[in-house]
Amino acid sequence: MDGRDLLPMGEISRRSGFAASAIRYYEAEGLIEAHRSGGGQRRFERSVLRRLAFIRAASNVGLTIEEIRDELGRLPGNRTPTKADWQRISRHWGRRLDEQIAALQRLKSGLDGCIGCGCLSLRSCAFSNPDDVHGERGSGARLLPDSLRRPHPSRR
Amino acid sequence: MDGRDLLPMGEISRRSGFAASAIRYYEAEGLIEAHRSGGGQRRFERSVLRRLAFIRAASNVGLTIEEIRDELGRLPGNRTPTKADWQRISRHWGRRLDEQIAALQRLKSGLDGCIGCGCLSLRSCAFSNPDDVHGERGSGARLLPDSLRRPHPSRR
DNA sequence: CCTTGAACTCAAGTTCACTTCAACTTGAAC
DNA sequence: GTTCAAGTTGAAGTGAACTTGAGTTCAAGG
Repeated sequence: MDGRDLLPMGEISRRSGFAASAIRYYEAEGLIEAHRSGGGQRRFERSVLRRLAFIRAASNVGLTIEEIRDELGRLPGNRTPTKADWQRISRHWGRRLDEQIAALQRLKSGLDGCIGCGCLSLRSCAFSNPDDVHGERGSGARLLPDSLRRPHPSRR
Repeated sequence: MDGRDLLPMGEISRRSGFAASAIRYYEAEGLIEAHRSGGGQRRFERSVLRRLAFIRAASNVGLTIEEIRDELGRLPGNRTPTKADWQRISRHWGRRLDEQIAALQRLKSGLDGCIGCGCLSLRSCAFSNPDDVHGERGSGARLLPDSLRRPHPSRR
């Protein structure tokens, strides 16, 4: 576990599918670590590839960099997730996805109910009601969770 | 339809749930219009409340400002959407939501299949595979559509 | 008239997750 | 020893959708 063959930037980038700049960014943010060659170039352990896979997966599920850092932080050292780690995390993500799906379905069923009504009433229409739906006040089921409100450009 | 009682900024803001700054922004972006008082303050027609409801709904569905402007642009003048308009638009949004839901479900079923495997293989794991899933190349069903990749802070 | 809160404008700032740029250095191959 | 792709840094830029701030003016009540 400290075996030879450390990978250079280009290799990691190619294999992980992340741009080199993104990888440097993740290092700066403390999500991954790198050794350095004599001349200061990064040399990555193989396990970094798994961490990057993890990062991509988490990011697809909608976690922020900060949340990913937390999640990774709970894995001691820079160890590769064990089966148990992965199960815990999977459940976490699964719940997250369930919420997102449910939110979209609420929105959709509201839409179906609305089709043709032409209402868009500020008081009763689920779509246009700014805060909450159907009288559930406070932190009740919101139409869309904050985690699903808007995308951003990103790569490709 | 040009009747008296125009509403001032605060009223519109309170009733629509949008911050005044957001409303000014929408006006600047051409999504809504405003008359001016003698002293240069905005006076909104009541129909603007409907437009704003529309904007919130569209934005919840994930449309960008530009898309919303297009959609609104198809309604002649500043008229309130008719039943037919609303049906057309609803169908458009419905498809959009279906896509988003399907994408999340693909992600989730990939996750379920993965639970406990501990793999996160760069080659085969649906979660960490950077580009496409299950060999569908090109523009086939992506794990997540671009429209669902990331939220942004926004209000509240 | 005076006060007060609501509104105004315009420029600049915010957030997130990166990318791009300019100017330079490394290191593997020939 | 030369070459040149690959790597380095730090700073600045990107894009969407707003928000914030500074400094000023409006409008309604007393």
